[in-house]
Amino acid sequence: MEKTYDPSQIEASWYQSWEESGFFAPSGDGTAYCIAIPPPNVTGSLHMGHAFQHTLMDTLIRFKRMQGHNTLWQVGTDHAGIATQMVVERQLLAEGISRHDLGREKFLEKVWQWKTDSGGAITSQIRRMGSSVDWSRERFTMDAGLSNAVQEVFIQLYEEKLIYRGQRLVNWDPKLHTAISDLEVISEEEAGHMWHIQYDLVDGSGSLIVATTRPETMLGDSAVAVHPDDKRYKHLIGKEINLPLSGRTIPIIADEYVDPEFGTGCVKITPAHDFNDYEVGKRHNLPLINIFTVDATLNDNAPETYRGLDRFEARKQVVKDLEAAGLLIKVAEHTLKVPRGDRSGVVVEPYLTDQWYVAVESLAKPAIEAVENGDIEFVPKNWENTYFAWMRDIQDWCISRQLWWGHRIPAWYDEQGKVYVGRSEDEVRSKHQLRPEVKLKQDADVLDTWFSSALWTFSTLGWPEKTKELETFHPTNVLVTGFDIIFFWVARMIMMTLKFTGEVPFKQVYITGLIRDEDGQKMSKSKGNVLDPLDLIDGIELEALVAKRTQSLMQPEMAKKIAQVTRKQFPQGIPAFGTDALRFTICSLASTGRDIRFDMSRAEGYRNFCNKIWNAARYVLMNTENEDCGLNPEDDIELSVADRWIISRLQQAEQSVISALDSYRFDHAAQAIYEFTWNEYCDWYLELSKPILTADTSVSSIAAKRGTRRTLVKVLETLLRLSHPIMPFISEEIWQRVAPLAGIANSKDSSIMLQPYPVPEQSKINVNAIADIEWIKGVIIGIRNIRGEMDIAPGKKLPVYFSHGSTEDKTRLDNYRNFLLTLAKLDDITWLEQTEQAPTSATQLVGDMEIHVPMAGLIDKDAEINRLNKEIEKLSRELTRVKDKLNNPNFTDKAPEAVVAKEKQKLEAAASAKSALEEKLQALRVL
RNA sequence: AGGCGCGUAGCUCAGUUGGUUAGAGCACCACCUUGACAUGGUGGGGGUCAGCAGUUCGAGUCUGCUCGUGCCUACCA
Repeated sequence: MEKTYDPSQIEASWYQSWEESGFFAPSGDGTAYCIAIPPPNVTGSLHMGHAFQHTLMDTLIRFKRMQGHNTLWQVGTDHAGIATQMVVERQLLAEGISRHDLGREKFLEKVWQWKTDSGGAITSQIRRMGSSVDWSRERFTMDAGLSNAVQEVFIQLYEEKLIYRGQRLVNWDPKLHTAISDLEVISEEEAGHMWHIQYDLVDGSGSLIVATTRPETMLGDSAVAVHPDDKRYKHLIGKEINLPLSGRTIPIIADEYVDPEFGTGCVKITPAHDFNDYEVGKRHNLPLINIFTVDATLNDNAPETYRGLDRFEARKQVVKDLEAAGLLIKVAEHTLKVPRGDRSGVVVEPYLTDQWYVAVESLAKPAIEAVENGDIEFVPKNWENTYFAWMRDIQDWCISRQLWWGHRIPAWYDEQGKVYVGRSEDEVRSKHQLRPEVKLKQDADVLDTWFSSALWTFSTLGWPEKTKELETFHPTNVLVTGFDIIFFWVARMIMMTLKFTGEVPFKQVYITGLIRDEDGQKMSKSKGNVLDPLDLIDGIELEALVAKRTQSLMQPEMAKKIAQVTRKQFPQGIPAFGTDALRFTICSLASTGRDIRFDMSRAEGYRNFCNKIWNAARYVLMNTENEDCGLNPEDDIELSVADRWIISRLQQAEQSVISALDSYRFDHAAQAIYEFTWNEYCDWYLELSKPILTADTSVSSIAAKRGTRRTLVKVLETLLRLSHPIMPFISEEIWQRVAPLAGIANSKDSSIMLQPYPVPEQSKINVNAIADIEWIKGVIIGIRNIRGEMDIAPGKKLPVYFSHGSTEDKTRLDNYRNFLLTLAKLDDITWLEQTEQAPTSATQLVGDMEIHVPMAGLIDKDAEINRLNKEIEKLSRELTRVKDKLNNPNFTDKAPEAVVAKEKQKLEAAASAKSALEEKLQALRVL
C-alpha cells in the first residue's frame, strides 16, 4: 500500500465494479427498505444540497442493506418544466430564435435533445458521490410510465370534481407568460414610493386623497373604498368621484377591509389587478377592468395615451400626468413587499385567466391526519408544526402552466368551449359520442412540474399497475429532503399518495438543514460562493475556481469582487479531499434541526482521518500478511488484555453507531467511528500490540502473538464494515485485502457492501480488561505528563518507582510491565513496599499508587514544585466544592443515594491525592 | 403581525430523561522526523454555556423576561 492515502487512486474503479455487479439492486431477501430519491432536475448539476442529502440516504441504504434488508434506493430525474424550458429558450435566443419561431413540436424536440445531451451530467455526479441507487430502475418524470400515471391521476381527480377549471386571479409571470402557484412567488421588501393622489367628487363638493404604491393601476380602478365606521368619510359613501386620467366615474364604497389607521383611510379598488381588491370587488359587484396584456404592457382598456406602454413606463407617465393636473398631493418613501417569480425574477402580476386547479381541501384532511396520528413522522419533529400550519390554511392549487415542456393537460375543447377530459382524443370522442365533424382542440397548457413529482413514490414503482415492487416497497421508509420543499413537494406527495394508494408515501421525513458557506451565507451563483461537491472531491486550482465562479453571471459587475473574495479564501485553490472524506464531513456536520455551515477545515480533518485509517491498515497488513493470524481452530490462541479490551470497546462502538444511525444522528455515528478508530484503536491498541508482536517468544508466546494478530485483523475488518455506510470506497479498498486475513472468503464478485453489518455482543465486553487498560493508560499518561511538563526528551529512557500501591497494583505491574516499559519508554520499574522510600522524584498519582520519576539530573526541582502546586490547587478547589455539597443537608437528604455516594468517593479520592502531593511538595521544599 | 430556530473555546459544532472538574475537530504554544501515519506523535493553554430573574439540594439542560441573530408564513393600499 502507498504510504499516503490517495482517494483518486482508489475511488475510480469501485463504483463501476459495484454497479456492473448489480449490487445496488434489491437482494430480494429480508424485509423491504426503500428510499425514493428526490428527483434532481434532469439537466441540472449536483450542488452541496444534493451531496448532503445523497450522502445521508446512501449511508442509510448501505446500512440497511448490510443489515440484511431488501433495499431499494429508487432513482430518477425530474423534467423541471419551467427551469428546463428556460434554459433551452435561452440557448435558442442566442441564435436569435424564439420558441414560437420553431413551433411547439420542433421546440419540444429541441428540449428532448438537450435532455439527452446534458441529462447525463447529474447522473454521473450522483455516481461520483458513491450513491448506491438502483440504476436499472431509473425513471424520468416524463417517461411513458410516469406520464401515464399523471394522466390517470388527472382524469380521476377531474371525474371526482377535485380538479376543475376556473377563471380567477392568478400570479402571472409577464416574462414567462405563465401562471405560477403561490409558492413560486417570492416576496421581498424593496424600496418604493407611496403616492398620494387626489380624486375629486363628481358633485364638486370636495375630494378624497388615495394612497397607493402602484399608481398605474388606477387606470383599472372600479371604486374607492373607506371603512364603514370612518367618521371622516361616512357621509361620502355612495357618492361618485371622477377617476383622474381616464374620464370614468367610480363609486365610493364602504368595506371592512379598509384600515382607517393606514395611509389616508381611502383605498383605490382595482379588482383585476390586486388579490384583496378582487375580493372587495366581488362583494360589491364591481366591474373587473383588466388593463394589462400578457406582457404587462397596457392594453386597450387603458386610455389611449398609455396603450402599449410597459407597466413601469406607464407608472412614470401616470405620475407625471397627475402632477401636471395638480392631483399629485404627496410622494413618500415607502418600503413594500414586491412579489417576484422565483424563476424569472420579474415582478408578478395578479392577472385574470382561466386555469386548472386542484381542490385540495378534501385531500388535505387525511394528509393532516396521517401526521397527527403518527403514520408519518417528521424528523426533527418541530417541522410538523410548519406542515400543519400550511395544510390547515391551504389554498387550491393552480396546476396549469402556459408552457410547452411538461405533461400536457388531457383535456379537449369543442368549438363551443365545452371541456372533455380523457386519455386521448379518440377516447374522448367515443366516450361522449362526438360526431367526426365536431372539431376538438387539446388544451395547450401543461401541468405544474410538482404535479408529477407528487406521485413520485408510487409512480416510480409502477402504479397504476399493481406491480410486485409497489407491493414490496411502498410505502417507502424515509424521505430525506430540505425544508424548502415541504410545501412544494412533501405535502403534495402525502395528499396524492394517500388519495391514490390509500397509503402514506413514506413513514418518516428527515428534514435537512440548508448548506451554507463558511460565513453562514446561502450558497448562490450570484454571490459567487458556491462550492461544487465535485471540486471538494477532486480538488480545483485557484484559477479554474475563479473562472468557474465568475462565469455567466447575471450581474457581470460582481465578477471582480467574487474573484477577489475567492482568491482570498482559497489562495491555494481547493485540495482534493475525496468522496469518503466529503461524506464523512457531511455526516459529522449533520446534526438535526439546524443549517450547516460548510467548514473546509473539517473536511481537511476528515481527509486526515481517512489517511489515519489507511495507515493503520498498512500497519496491520505489515504485521499480518503471510503471518499466522490464528485462523486455524486447532492452534492455541491467547488474547492479551489489550486484545480483550479493544474487542470490548469495539462492541460499545458498534452499539453507538447503530443506535445513532437508527435515530438519524449521522453526526454521532461519525463521531463514534472517529473516536474509536483514532483514540482507541490507533492511539492505544496498535501501540499495545507492538510489544507483543516484537517481544521475544519467551516474553510473548506464539499463542499470544497469534491472538494479537487475529485481533488486529478482526477488529480492523469489523471497523471497516462499521464505517462502510459512511465511507464506502476506502472501506472497500482496504477490506478486500484484510478480509482474507480475517478468514472471510472474498473473491472478485464479493464486496464489503454485501457483508453483514456488525452486531455488538454483550458477552464480548470484558469489564476487567477495560479496567486494566485504564490503569495502564493512567500510568503511561502520568509518566508522559511528567516528561512533557519537565521537558524530558521523549526518547530518553527513564527509570521509575511505584510506591503506596495495592496488591492489585502489584499484580497489574507484574502482568503488564512490558506494556509500560515500551509505551512509556522506561528502562526499569521498581516496586517499593510500604516501608521503602522513593528517591527524590517528580510524582504522579494513579489512584492511591504513586509513580516516581527520579530527578537525578533530569528534573528541575522548582519546575516540579510548580507542577505540584498547580495540581494541589486544582484538588483544593475540587475539595471545597465537594465538601460544601456534602455539608449541605438538603443535598444529602434529597439527592439520590448514588449521587451522594459518588460525591463522597470523590471527596476521599481528592483528599488523599491532595495529601499525598502535599507530602511530596514538603519533601522537595526541605531539600 | 404570527410561527419556528439559534446564541457553548479564536472558528465550526456536540452536550440524551437536570447529577464528576462542560467535550470534539480545526486554530494556538512547547517538544519530537520513534519502524503505520508530519494528512503524524506527546504534553499544554484556552469557556461567567448571550444577559437577568425563577424552579430545584443541584441548571449549559426546565420556566419567564430581555438582548442579539437567522428563517418561514401572512400581509396595509
